Amino acid sequence: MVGLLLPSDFVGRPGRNEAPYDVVAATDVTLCLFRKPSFEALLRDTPSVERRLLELTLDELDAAREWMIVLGRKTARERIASFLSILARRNAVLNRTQPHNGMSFDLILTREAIADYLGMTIETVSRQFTALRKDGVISLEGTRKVTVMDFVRLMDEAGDDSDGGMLG
Amino acid sequence: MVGLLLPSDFVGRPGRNEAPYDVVAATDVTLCLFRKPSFEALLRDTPSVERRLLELTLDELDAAREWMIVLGRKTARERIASFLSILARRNAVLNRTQPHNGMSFDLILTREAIADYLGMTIETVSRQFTALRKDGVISLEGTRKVTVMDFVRLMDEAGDDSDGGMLG
DNA sequence: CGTGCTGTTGATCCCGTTCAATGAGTGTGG
DNA sequence: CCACACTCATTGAACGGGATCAACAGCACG
Repeated sequence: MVGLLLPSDFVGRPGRNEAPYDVVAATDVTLCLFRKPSFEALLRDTPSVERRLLELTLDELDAAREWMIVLGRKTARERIASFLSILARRNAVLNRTQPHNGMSFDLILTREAIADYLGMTIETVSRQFTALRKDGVISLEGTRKVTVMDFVRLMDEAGDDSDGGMLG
Repeated sequence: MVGLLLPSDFVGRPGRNEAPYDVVAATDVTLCLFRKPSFEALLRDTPSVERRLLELTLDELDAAREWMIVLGRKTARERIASFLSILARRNAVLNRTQPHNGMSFDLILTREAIADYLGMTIETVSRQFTALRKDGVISLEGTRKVTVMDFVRLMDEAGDDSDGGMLG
């Protein structure tokens, strides 16, 4: 598992007929479908659209590189915290609000999918959720609904070093 | 560290003035420099160039996703083997040959940079090099020159599962 | 020489995996 | 309605791979 698509994301690859990955729906979805030939014609005829697509792709590349840091450097707890704070921020954007204490959202993914995405096992995922709950950072209703009790703390736990670690 | 640029790679981001990462030269380099305004004008006026840049970016995105699998799922030995086989293949391309037993190339990076790139410590990097040498997969001259003794074996050690692991 | 930097090797520790049991929720058939 | 099976999640115990701490080797430099 190499990515998580959320509402408004684009999927597909103009100029190539095979994709290196499958795309699997985790929930019911509504897709806006463009037929390949006409979409590619649109790109050819409308440079501004092509430029926008290049922008989006570059943003995705930035996001992918962010994620490399998560996968390469972070502990289990930091990964879960990173994952949750991404969902929280994304969710806030969709609701046109700011992330705030007490906000809650659904998890969409099973523990197995989360584990796969974060590069760890379902047991560790489960343990870290429990640990964050016990520490009062989040609370859990059932197995899929998360409430953020302390957003600042959650960001903190995600451990996005502001300094590169190179200085004394 | 989120990427490794090799000869012929493109660096920079049209349409944005700040880059989220620094680019550091590990060796002497020759750069082909485009001034931003004129390059962006070129993109505007020459859709085929813009299309090509989109292609390159999409390829980079694929590569970044490949790398997520390395960082999320592979053991120390597999990471080193993956790293070496990428360098070996890339090197073969530059020399217009196929990867073959006995081929050798320079490592460019210090142990520290390798460790950072692969998401592990310099000690583990060092141990895995030693282990691969003792197992006859590679041989080492000094600290920077690698000879591939058994390329098939090296690919094997990289552990790129051909099946997704989902079937019985 | 000594000093600094890079890399190797050894010993120990700890986080996350692995293996295993149990719980909780859901759908199926008697 | 309950027993059963099945899936998903939690929890516990033990193990092991890689990190951490530490000593040392090779090499370039003043």
